[in-house]
Amino acid sequence: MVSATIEKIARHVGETVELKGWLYNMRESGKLLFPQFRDGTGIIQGVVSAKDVSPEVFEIARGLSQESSVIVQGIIREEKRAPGGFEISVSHLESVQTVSPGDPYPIAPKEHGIEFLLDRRHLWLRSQRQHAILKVRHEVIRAVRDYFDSHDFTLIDTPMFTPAACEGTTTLFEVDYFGQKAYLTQSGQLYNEATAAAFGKTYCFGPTFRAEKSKTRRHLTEFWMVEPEMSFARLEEVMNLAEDFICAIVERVIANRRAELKTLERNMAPLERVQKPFPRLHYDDAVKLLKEKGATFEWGGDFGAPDETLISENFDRPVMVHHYPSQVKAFYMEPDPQRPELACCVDVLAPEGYGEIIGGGERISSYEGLVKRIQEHNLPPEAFTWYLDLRKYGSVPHGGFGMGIERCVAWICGIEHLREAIAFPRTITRNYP
RNA sequence: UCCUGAGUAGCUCAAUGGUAGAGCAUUCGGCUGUUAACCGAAGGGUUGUAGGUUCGAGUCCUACCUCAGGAGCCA
Repeated sequence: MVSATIEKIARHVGETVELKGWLYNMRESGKLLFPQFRDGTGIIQGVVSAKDVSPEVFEIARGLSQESSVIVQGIIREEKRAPGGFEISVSHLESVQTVSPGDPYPIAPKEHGIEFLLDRRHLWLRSQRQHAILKVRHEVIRAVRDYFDSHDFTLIDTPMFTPAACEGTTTLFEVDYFGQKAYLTQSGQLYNEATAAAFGKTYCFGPTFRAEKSKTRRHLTEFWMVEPEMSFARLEEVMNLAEDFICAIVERVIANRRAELKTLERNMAPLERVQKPFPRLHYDDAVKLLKEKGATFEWGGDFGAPDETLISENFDRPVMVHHYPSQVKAFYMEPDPQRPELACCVDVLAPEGYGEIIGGGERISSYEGLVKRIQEHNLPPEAFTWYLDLRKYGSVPHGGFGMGIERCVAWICGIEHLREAIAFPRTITRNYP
C-alpha cells in the first residue's frame, strides 16, 4: 500500500493509497457519504458508497464525528465535483480514535467569536485559515534565514534573560533570577552590537517580551523579532538592507505560498507592487505631509497609528521614514552630525494601514556620546559597562534594524489581528492555552 | 491607565417591562453526487455576578467581573 499526503495527491491518480489524518467534515446522502479528510498538508473529499464497502466499514464511516482520527485506503481520482479537484474512493477505513458524540469537537464549521476560538487555539490551528497563515509564517521565517545566511550574516542568538533595559523598565517583564532581578529581553540589539564587532555582520532571531499594556490588534506581549546588525554601516546601508530584505521576503512568499494567500483571500496586487526602490521620506517631510492631510501634529512628536496610516496611504509600497527627532527614539541612536536633534534612524511603514514593521538605524559609536545618553535617560550605568566597552575597543560606525515577524506575517496575509500570526498568542489578557 | 461597546442553549444570535426563541452542533429517522447539503423529529436555559425599582425584569437603575475595539506606547 502506497502512503500518500494530500498535498501531493495529484501524482497518485489511479493508484490505491493510504491516507492518515482526521475527519474535517462530512456530508451524507443515504447510502453515500462524503467525508472530507485533512492530514496536515491539505484537505481531500472522500466518497464512501454502501455498495462498494462492507456494511461494517460503512457503519464505521457513518459514525465518524468531526476531527476523529482515521486511516483511509482508496483509489485517487480526478473529480470535478469535489472541492480541490481530486477525490478518494474509499475502499477501507479504520478509525484510530472516534470523537465522542457526547463531547463533540467544539469548533464547528461555522462562525465563532474570537474569545471562544482563542480559548481553543490548540484546536483552532486545525482550521484552514489558521493553517494557511502559519504556513505563510513558516515561509517568511525561512526567507528571513535564507536571506541573511546568503548575504554573509552569521546567526548568533542573544539571551532572553537580561540584567537591564534597552528602553524603559515599565515595559519589562521582571523575573526572579536566584534572588536577583532579571528581565525578559525586549530586543537582542545591544548584544548584536557586540557580535557584529566580532563577526562583521550578524543577526539574531527569537522571541522578545514587552509588558506594555497595549490592547490593540497590533500588539502582543511575546513576539518574534529578527535583528540584523552590521559593522561599518551607515544609515544609508541600513535602509538599503531593509528595502532589499523586505522585497526578498515578499517575493518568496508570493512564489511559494500562492495557494495559502488565495485561501486567505489576499489581494495580490499590493504585494506584487513591493519592489525596489521604496520611497524615502525625511521626518520633516512626513510632518509636512501630515499637516497637508489636515492632521493636527506638532513637529517633534512620534507618529501614532492613525498618523502612520495617513503617511503610508500616499504610497503604493512600503515607505521608509528617516531622521526622527532623537527625543522620541531609543537612547542608543546616533545623532545626525548636521542636525544633532535628529537621529540617524529609519522606520519602515507597511502599506494598507499595517504600520511599522521595521525600526532601526545607526548606533552611537562614540564613548562620550553614549555615556551622556545613558545619563540623560537615567539608566543604571553599571549595567552598561560591557556595552560601553564596545566604544572603547575599536569602535566603528554600525547599525541595523529589527523586524517584527508577526507584523510582517499579518501584513503579507492581509489579516486583521496579530494574534492570528502566531500559534499561541500572548496578549495582555491571554496566557492560555 | 483612559474612552466606547458587548455578555441569553455547546456555538452564532433574536426576544414593546407581561409564557425563554431560531439557525448551526448533538441524537434518531429519510435520501446514491453532496458543496457551511437538504427534509422530519427529539433533547438542550440559575439570561456574567450581586443588589435595587416594579404586581411582574433578559429588558430599567447601581456596583462589580469578563471580553472586544480604540487611545497612549511600541515591532
